Amino acid sequence: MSEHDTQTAEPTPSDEIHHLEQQRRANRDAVRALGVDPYGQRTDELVALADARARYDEAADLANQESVAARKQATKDGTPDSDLPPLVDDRPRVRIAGRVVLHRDNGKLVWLNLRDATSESFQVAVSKRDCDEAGFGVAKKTDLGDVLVAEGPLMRTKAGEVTVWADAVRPMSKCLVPPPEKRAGLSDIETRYRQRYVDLWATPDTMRVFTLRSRLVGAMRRFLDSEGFIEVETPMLQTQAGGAAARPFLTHMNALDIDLFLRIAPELYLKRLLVGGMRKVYEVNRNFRNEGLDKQHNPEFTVVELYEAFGDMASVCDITERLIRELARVAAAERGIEGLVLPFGDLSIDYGAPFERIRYADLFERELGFPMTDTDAVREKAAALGLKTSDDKGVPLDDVLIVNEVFEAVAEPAIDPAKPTFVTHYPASLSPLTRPNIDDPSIADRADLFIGGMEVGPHYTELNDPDIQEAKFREQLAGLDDEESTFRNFDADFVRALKVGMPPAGGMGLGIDRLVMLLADQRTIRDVVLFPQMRPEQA
RNA sequence: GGGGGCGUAGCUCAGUCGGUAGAGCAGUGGACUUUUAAUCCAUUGGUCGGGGGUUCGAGUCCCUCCGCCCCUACCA
Repeated sequence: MSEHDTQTAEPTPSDEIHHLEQQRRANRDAVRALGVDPYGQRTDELVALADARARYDEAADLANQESVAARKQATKDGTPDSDLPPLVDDRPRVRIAGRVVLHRDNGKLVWLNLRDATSESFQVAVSKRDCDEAGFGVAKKTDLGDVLVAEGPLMRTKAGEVTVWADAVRPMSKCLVPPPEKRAGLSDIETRYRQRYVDLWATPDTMRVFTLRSRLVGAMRRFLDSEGFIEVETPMLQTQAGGAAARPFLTHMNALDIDLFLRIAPELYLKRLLVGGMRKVYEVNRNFRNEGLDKQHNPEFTVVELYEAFGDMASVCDITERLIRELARVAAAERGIEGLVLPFGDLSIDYGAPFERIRYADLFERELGFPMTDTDAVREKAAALGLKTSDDKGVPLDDVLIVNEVFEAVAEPAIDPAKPTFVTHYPASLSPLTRPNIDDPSIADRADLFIGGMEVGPHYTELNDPDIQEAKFREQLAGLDDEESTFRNFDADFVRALKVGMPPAGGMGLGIDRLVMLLADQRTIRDVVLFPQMRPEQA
């Protein structure tokens, strides 16, 4: 074992190791035999592969080629070495790092292709003549998937490919696990989710999606900050799971010996901050809901929730529209798309045009052909569609709940998925915690944004009368079944906060995972969550 | 919860009517100093997801369990 080695491996029983891993261990030993530690050290001044390609200098490359040719010709003509014309080499040099994705060994010349997060493939040539001896040996013994650093001048090959003509190659890390097939890549969905560390390097699209996700979240923060919002962090561990109607996860805190819930929404804490005097606040963080998983639901999901004191539903709709347009701009730039029409599956969604706004009642009547106030027609339609008209215990649903069943079955799917659309003016009884419209108390000042057939997030004018809030809380609690009442109780402190006085406000929440799905053109939430929830593997 | 599909070499996949388990890539040995999925010669590699059954014989048929995917239902 090499004296350079700083990490000494525990011996592993070789009969338990797959023969392909054993072979890779043997190649690692061969590198050690060269006196090189296969697990390298800190390396400064690395250039990203995309930047390395941009640094190529055609004129310098040509000048170098001419001077090499001239010296070769002079040697052939018998010119003594001391009288040869000077070697001209102003080619830019780079030091690069990446995973080996292709390896072509031509004997005394080895071709490698490296990949990093900025480029799928960048070619490196390792020649016995021009590279140092250890580096050449490393290149010969490299396996696909190893992490290498290479250094040398940028040149263009006969075939026209910009290449680093290495004079040094150093191993940085060994890939002992055989990588996916070099061309087809990793296609097994389960492996992609379970071993995201492989998927990320082996599937360039995966790296692109998560890079884009990061850019979008960053752009969102910059946008909101520039609008005068401040970012806050409120409890994820809550003694009561409020702010939404969803089944929470339960945990226990030993120090205080109390049960705690993982939050289902930050809403009630953010509103407390408005009471405290923060005017514009937002939080980007995880919510947890103990419910089913499907293409649009992961048990933990990221939401931006935002409150604007002295605003209302319409003012936060306006913020959302400008925010999403800005994010579409970032996504378009990142994906190399001109304009603000972004593909999502078969759809082309136009983020540049003003978002549609339609009242709930108008959308209902437009799609059903009769007004939602025509309860006989509504019940008839619900029956015809085979919709639920009573609850689990057989108690008939209120008219408005049946209206909503019909609405969700017929009107909601009729929203043009290619046009971001706010549905506004919901029936008040559907949104008990929303402030009623000032002109018509049967209507709640709530707007839901739909894009690409998905519900992206609600917008509200917030209730700020503590007595009404308390009455609605109590009304809601009275209607709970046994299971729900175990995790939902009266939030007296929130009512106390409202008694201190919360300014009128608009609030909204956007599902960031769904937004990233739309802007990164991914059909399932699992493809925009790095480590989606999976059943544990058995040992 | 209900229905459907899938699971074969490290990876990507074939496998006919139930009759000795296959290919490409990767790997290994060899040749090669401008390759591009390099090429050429030789070659290793399998508990066919696990268990049980039917059969002279099971990757293939049946039962069961595990995992994943899709549809559907539930879900602020």
